[in-house]
Amino acid sequence: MTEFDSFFKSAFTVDNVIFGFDEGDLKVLLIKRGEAPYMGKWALPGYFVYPNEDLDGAANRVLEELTGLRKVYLEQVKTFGAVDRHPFGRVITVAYFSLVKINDYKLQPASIAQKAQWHPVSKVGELAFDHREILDSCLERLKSLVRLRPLGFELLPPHFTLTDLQHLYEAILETELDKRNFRKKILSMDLLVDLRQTQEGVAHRPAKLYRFDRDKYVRFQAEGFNFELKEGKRKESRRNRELAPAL
Amino acid sequence: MTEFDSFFKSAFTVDNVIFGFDEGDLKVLLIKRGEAPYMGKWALPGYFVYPNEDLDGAANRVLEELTGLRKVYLEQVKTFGAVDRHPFGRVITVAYFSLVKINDYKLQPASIAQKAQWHPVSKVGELAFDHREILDSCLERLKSLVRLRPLGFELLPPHFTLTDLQHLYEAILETELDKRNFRKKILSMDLLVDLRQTQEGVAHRPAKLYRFDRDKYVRFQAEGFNFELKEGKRKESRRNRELAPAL
DNA sequence: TTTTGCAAGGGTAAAATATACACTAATTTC
DNA sequence: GAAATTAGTGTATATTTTACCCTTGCAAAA
Repeated sequence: MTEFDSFFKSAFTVDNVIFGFDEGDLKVLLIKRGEAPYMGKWALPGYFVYPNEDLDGAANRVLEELTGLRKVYLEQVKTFGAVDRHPFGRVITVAYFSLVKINDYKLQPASIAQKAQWHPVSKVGELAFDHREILDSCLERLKSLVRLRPLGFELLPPHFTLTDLQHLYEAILETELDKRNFRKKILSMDLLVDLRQTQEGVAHRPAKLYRFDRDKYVRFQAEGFNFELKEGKRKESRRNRELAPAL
Repeated sequence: MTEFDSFFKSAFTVDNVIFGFDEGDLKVLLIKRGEAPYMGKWALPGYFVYPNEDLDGAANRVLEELTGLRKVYLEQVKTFGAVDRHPFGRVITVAYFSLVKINDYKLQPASIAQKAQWHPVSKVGELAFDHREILDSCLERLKSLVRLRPLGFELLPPHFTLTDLQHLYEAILETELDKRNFRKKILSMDLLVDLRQTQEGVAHRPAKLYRFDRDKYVRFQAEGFNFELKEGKRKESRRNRELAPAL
């Protein structure tokens, strides 16, 4: 037994706040606990991290076992380690959130998925453990990230209308946006591709469909979040500001 | 032995990136390792988390043992858990950064402090373990936070000049700022108190001294980052934007 | 076939903010 | 008192954000 081995060790887990967007609501996938502690309460999906697995790997595994989805957007948010957060012993948990296209979500083996259910974020009440606090941290992080990077697209199906996109942003930011300004802003970012198709089967004027252009986004990032220089007309954009508005 | 006890457990630690500002440079406090692994290499200060201690507590303890400082700004950044990040076994570490007023830093018991040294961030090379990666994450986080909240003041002595403050922002953001625009912006935020004193003993026109007004900042936050409504003239400020510039 | 309901789609003017830019003022030192 | 050095300041322009409503296209109902 070396000195190293003598240090206190703890169980550690990941918890994954899985966000989806459906029916105009931001939703989160919760699991009803079938065992103590907190039996019968809703909880975030999570599990122990295996010895041969890194943290992102564990979070991805949790996600995949539950939803069958791989390669979705995943972001580490914060680690929770209050001494008494788990009644059975010391457990440190690393909180992640993921963004999934809710239509891609297929119920996995009934045994697992039976107890899983999407909940509108605005209607989630108390959760098991400190999961409510974890959810709140992830929501806050999502809110701030969505203003910095075009994450919204991760939550929408491959084809969507501008109104869909606006509703998504409104749901995440918990605010109302002006339709004309929203469209102007989004289209000016030149991240959308007009699919030259329209909605079908709606009882009103059908909307145009767009898709997100991931390649353009990559360029967008590489240029330090500047707009592209189009036709040499637009000068360097304010995106690279001397000082950000809030300093 | 319960099922709970049978799960894999790991050692876990905190590492603390302690930032200071001195001589126009952003600095970080590093420790020269006196033991294997990575003996003789520079490393971030860190230690195991005790069983009765939460994560913030551990980070604060590490900071206090090294610098004697309490109640400094501390922010959890990210958790690192690559399977092989520690050659002796599985160790998960939670990375924090702290902002200290470098003049307050007093060498603690020589036994500890002997090996500690401030390094300009721009001159830090390879570090032990994955500490270089941790440092980079913390730097990046600091850069983005400093644009959202007035953190800079945590790094300056209680009284400072506008030029000091500008140099600090330039060091953190790794950019040059326009003097007039910087002053306009900072003063318009109404977070500084003019101390009606000037520098002494400088071989040029002495600068006015200011201090940060923490109370005003609290109000500033509470109002959702709006400017105060002064004399009813200024309307709601753009700080609450419909959509942030980068979306 | 006409009417009605409904969401889509689009532009402009005003306000706020950010940027670029250069000289005078105050102090110490020589 | 001249030189050196940093502090301190204002304005004009460019860009961005905001507020604000009517016409269009489709389907369903009349």
